[in-house]
Amino acid sequence: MKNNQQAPSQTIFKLLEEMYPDAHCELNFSNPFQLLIATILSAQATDRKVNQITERLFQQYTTPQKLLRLTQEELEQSIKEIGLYHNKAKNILATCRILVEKHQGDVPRNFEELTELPGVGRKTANVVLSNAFGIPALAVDTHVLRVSNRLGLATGKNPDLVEDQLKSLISRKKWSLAHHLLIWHGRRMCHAKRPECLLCPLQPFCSEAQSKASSAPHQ
DNA sequence: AACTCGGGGCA
DNA sequence: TGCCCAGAGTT
Repeated sequence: MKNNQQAPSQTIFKLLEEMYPDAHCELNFSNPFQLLIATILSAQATDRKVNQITERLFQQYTTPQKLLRLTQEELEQSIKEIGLYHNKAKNILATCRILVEKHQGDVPRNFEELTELPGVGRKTANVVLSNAFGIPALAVDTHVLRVSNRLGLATGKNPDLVEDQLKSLISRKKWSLAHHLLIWHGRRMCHAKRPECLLCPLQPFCSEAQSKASSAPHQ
C-alpha cells in the first residue's frame, strides 16, 4: 500500500462527476431482454461493435421467442464480427430457452436467477439489474477493479470484495452512477497500460500517479 | 489462480 | 505485429 494522499471517497466521486457529467451506459437498449443480450455480447468486445450488431439483430428478433427462430449457425453468422461468437451464440439461445420455459419470456429481476442463465455472470447480471430495472447494483469489471484500486477506494482483486467495499462508500442511489463514472475514467484516461496521469485531476489522490512520479519514465 | 475463447480496432 | 476490448466458464 503506497502512502498516497488520502481523500474522502466523496471528494473523489465529486471530481469524477465533474469530469464525466454525461457518464452513462453506452450499450443501446430499449428493454430488459435486449439489454441482456447486448451485455452478453459485450464481453471482451467493443461496445460500438455490439451496438452495430444488436441494432441489426433487434430489427427482426425483439423477443426470446423470436430469437429462437434462428439456428445457432444463423445466429453465429449475424454476430460474427465480434470474437467469442460461437460460445455467445450458444449461450444466448440457451438463455432464450430458459427465459421462455421458466420465466414466461421475461428477464428475471434478481441476481440469483440472472446468473443461472448461460453466459450471464456477475457483471452482466449487475448491469441488467441497474440499467434495465433501476435496482441498485454496482457491477465490478476490469476497469472498476483497476481504477478503484488506484484511487484507494478499494483493495484487492476479488470482484466480490471490491464490490462490497465500493458499496460501503456510496449511498445506494449512487451505486450505478459510481459504476459508470469508474468505467468512463478507466476507458478515457486511467488506462491499464498508459494512464494519462499528467492530465488527471485525481492524480493527487492516486497511488498509480505517485509510483509513476517516483520512477523515471521511459520514452 | 490460470487458461481459453476470438475477430476487429488501433497504434 | 502486438495488445486490448464495459467477461464467463472450465480446470
